[in-house]
Amino acid sequence: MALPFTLKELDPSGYLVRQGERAEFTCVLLSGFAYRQKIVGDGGRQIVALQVPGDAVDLQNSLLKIADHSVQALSAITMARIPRKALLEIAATHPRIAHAFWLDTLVDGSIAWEWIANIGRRDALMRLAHLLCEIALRLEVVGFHEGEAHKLPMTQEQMGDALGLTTVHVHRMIKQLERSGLIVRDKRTIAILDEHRLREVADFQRAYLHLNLLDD
Amino acid sequence: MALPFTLKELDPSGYLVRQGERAEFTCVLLSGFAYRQKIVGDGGRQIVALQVPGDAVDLQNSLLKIADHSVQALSAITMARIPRKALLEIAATHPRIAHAFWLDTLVDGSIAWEWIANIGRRDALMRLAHLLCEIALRLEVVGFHEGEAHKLPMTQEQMGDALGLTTVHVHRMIKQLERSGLIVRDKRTIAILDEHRLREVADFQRAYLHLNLLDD
DNA sequence: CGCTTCGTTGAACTGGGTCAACGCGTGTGG
DNA sequence: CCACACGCGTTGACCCAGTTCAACGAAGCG
Repeated sequence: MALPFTLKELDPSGYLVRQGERAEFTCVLLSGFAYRQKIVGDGGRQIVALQVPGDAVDLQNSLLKIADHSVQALSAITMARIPRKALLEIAATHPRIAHAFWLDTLVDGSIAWEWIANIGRRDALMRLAHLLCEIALRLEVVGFHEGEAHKLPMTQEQMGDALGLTTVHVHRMIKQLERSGLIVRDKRTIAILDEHRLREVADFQRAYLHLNLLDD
Repeated sequence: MALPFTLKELDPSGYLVRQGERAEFTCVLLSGFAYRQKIVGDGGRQIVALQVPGDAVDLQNSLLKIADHSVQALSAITMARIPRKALLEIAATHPRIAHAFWLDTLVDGSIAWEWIANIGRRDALMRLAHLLCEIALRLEVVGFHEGEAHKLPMTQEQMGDALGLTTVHVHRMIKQLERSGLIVRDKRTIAILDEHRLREVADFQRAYLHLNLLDD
């Protein structure tokens, strides 16, 4: 809290970081959701990470000179922007804070590795189930209580881009999960009915989220 | 160099870190190659990262209590094992070293995100070409000169597990690259003939490797 | 109240997987 | 020193999960 910051709001699909820009600020998400995406040569889009409230979304790019990907708002968001310099300064003078930044980055990496395994080696149904499990758990951790842990405003297209699938196929998998009684849908929100069975379908092991870091 | 360490050698497919174990040491690869892998529910394997000489292979797991994946030797390797405690100690007392560890972790994460995009949104030919480009460049950076930058002893099965493909299809793609004159093979090694065209095929942009960190 | 964005659905298609067999080199034990 | 086994590469035929294309529907918004 001692750091200087400015508050900023953003509409859905507004840019927190734009690919190719030099990031002068690190953003901390206060409310709302965001995603990181990469555009590949043929115009295809891949979402490589999701950010929930409390995440520091640009420890990454602010250290690495030029951003090699973009971060966009998924919903309307509010964020605190901290000058890159102040952040590096405090990391350099407060080892425990530096350690915390490092851990945060480490967990992001661990999640990315799980996503690689998810996309590379699981079929569409498992992938989708896995994503839903991850989202639900991460939202719970940051204080959404269980029942509403599914209000992440993602379109089927965005889910597809996160899972390496097409919209059409995401839709079919959603319906299949629904038919199996694992989820229910209401308009554009998904709620998990049977978290235990969903995790079995998804082959979901929560270890990779490293939620137990605090009790170290 | 002031840190205490013990040297250790390992044969191909020996474990540097075993999933589920508590890592008491961080390893620095001195020679040889290694890979990180995850096993998914149905027994499938996904290689989520490659490590080349000079890499600190377990900054990750040594901070995060229990390893959520394994690291295995790809070739015969030698490594220095540094006690976890000594490493954290030096990070806590030397901000510039802590900063370097953080950066190293950040780059690992950046590479993982590129892999997600590669597996999620590129077809088999591009994926393979991309992997070859990354390997060649990373090996060059750590001092293998260009001609021999391809002696990574990976089997086609391992490439498949890194790319989310099967052995059979990796083989077909290798042959296709060969027919196009982009690579040549001699027994079990691959050499890049036309790096420029290969990068075009691969949609390879080196930014994600963040090789320019040193000139900051 | 029309436009736009997203969801829904079916039919046809294909990239990559599966299966199964064979080939080649290397190491090993008799 | 040879026979055999084992690991890896190679190849073809067939198959299927997921894509593509195309059309329509439903909700939100200005």
